[in-house]
Amino acid sequence: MADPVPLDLATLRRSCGHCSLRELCLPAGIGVNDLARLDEVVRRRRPLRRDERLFHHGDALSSIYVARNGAFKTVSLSEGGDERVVGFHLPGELMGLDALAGEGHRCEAVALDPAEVCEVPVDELAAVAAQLPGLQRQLMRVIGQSISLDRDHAEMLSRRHANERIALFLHGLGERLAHIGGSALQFRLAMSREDIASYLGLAIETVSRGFTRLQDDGVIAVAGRQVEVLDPVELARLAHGGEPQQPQPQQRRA
Amino acid sequence: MADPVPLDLATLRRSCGHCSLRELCLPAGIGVNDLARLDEVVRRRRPLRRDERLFHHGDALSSIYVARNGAFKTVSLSEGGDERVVGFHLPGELMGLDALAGEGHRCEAVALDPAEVCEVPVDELAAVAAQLPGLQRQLMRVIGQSISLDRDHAEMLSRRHANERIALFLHGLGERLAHIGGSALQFRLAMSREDIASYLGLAIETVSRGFTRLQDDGVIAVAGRQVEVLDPVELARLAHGGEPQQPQPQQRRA
DNA sequence: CGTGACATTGAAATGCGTCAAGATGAGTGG
DNA sequence: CCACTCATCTTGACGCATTTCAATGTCACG
Repeated sequence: MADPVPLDLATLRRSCGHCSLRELCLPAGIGVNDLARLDEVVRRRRPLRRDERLFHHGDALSSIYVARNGAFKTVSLSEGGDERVVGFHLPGELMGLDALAGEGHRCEAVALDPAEVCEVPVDELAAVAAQLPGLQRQLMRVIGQSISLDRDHAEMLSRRHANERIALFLHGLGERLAHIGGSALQFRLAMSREDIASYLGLAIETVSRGFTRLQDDGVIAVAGRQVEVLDPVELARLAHGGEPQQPQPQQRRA
Repeated sequence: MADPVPLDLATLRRSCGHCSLRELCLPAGIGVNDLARLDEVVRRRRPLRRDERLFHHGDALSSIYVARNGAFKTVSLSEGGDERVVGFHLPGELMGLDALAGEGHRCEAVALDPAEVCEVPVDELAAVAAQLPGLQRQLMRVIGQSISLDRDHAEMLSRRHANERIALFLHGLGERLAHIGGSALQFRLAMSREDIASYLGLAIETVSRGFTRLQDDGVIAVAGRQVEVLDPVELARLAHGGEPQQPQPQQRRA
């Protein structure tokens, strides 16, 4: 495909039909003809820089957004002016759904890395979805997945012990990365310890100690934001409420 | 109820157009003609007894449900077999949306009181919504509201202090009751302390102490499940992270 | 080589969970 | 009407996990 016109090529490559996320995102299960209809509605926004905001608290709902590259966090602003992380969003995951209630956005979406998003105007999406049953169904599915992620978050937060929350966080993040074609066992955290602490409802020091503890127990190897899962089985066990394995202090001989 | 033609009258009274929730629920903003289309889809289930379940964990998605009378809780079952309350549902609020992701229901809905629900088969709802833009829009709104409630729950759980969570819980519950025409200042809790504790990620004793503390501080009067908010301003302050007012130990005679 | 943001580690204070006992209230049967 | 029981709720005392405060360490970048 040596296309002489670079713009066309770029547009083509960025269409839903050629997107690596097409099986996970809105296009999933839609025929090629209908795909063109969807493509007309989706706007590819220019890349965002780190810390750039996709929408702000109080903004009226105009579009929903799908992370395409990079990672995002959504934060809600409490009265004190401090931010509280309510979600992390990997490629293929939706942002902005809280505004569907009609009161405007209740949170802000912030790029954690250089990132790209697809912007989907809700009115146009609704109009197209009404005509394409496949799209309507898939829209409901991705909304349901977003709700599921919120539930996972709530489940994390209702765990009493800090170490369980942390294990669950790492475990869940690994699974989400695997789902989009990454490795569940080796990845880089896009978010700071502070973001993680806020997301988990813990003090930042507690998160740090939790990571250290997991490393000492031989479950993970962590260096800054780089994480490697050494014992996925044990991590899953901890994430689901199991007690730490005392008998196995790997490579820790007194 | 010595009604000569019970079925017809009952059916009429129970139609969406005559429901007291019509301005909050799916019918909101829909014309009378279109309303009939919606009515054909909605099934009114027989009343549920206390502790009766609306759907079970793992059930495939067939319908979503709207609380009509009474109150519900949704619980997720952890590995240990113990339940964790993930939400409370008042009249007009949706249940079952977590199954939209396509993996079946992740939780169970349980009636806290004698209750009634409307059952809406999702396939039929989708078909009708595709034809009625007003319904489609309103469907998105109520889904958005459901997501907002999940966010409120997560916000509660991420509060560090037990008293903040409790204050936020009572404050939010009052607002929701006011929204459906009840009193925000005087109400009866449909759920047990145990349910509240599970919902807030606290021990039951901590919830009890929190209630007592709020009563001692003159913010509420609580007797079993009956709650009266004496100082709504202070309750709101506490809910939003304010420190307890020391200088005002109301009616505290040694 | 500084400087500042971010992360880790230590020591101390405390708020919450746990265990245990007591109180309350609803339902039942004498 | 009272005595009994069971479920639910409240209260107290204690230990411990987590927060808080403070110091140190690490890395990127000017």
